[in-house]
Amino acid sequence: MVIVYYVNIFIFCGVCEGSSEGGSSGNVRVARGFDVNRMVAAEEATSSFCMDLAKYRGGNKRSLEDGRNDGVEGERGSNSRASDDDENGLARKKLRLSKEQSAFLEESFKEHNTLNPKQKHGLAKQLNLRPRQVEVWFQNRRARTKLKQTEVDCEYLKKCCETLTEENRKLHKELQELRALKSSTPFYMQSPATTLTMCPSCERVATATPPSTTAAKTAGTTSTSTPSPFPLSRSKFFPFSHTPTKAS
DNA sequence: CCCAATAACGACGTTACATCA
DNA sequence: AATGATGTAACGTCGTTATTG
Repeated sequence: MVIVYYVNIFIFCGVCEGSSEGGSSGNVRVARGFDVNRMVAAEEATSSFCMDLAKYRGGNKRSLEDGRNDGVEGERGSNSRASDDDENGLARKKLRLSKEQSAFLEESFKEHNTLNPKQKHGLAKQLNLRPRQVEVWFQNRRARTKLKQTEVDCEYLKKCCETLTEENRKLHKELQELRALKSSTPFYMQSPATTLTMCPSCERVATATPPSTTAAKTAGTTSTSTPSPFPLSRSKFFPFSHTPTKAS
């Protein structure tokens, strides 16, 4: 029942497309204001039939999607399409991709997150979408991936920051204890000044001592027990790569 | 080889709409 | 039923790259 209605709409669209504009180049505005909206408005559940239907429609495959801009070399023209809609007074409407369509696109995104024209057209044909829709979907999908990665990175940096803050707090405390110890011990028992080093960050005398000395060990500040953040390489704190390589 | 014009494409930001709580 | 939040399809713009004359 539903399917029949859907098919009828498709046929109607095809006729409309062919008669009104009479060509593949000029029919964009008619078709775009049309396709999904009518379908969705007519009955929203039909979109999930899109793909399955395409299998069965056989010879009458040329939907309103096909033959708009695809198949033509310069199918870029997203801007002109938009303006065409506007000129026509038809506000853009949103298609909700069916689960099957989304899953299919998702699968192919896993394989390659960019598309060459052939892949784009192939996908569009398989999913009964316009190549432009496939292109847009991949653009948005890449954006989502990046956003998610950014969130993950942000979370990781936050954790790093917390760790460093805690480390810093411990070191300060340690320094205070050492200072207290130093002032409380007699002068002749104090370590030689050469065993004290300067912290490059806070520019204070820290407790870092040469490995051979025992001063740090007595204070419990071996480099293995409480590693200082200073000598850590950047790669340890930023193991992820932020530089997306542009696929050529 | 160099250069300007052009097309194609991706990233990014934004808008508009659908859906859900 | 109304509404704000959220997700996402679609769009506009800009920068980059390849091609062509």
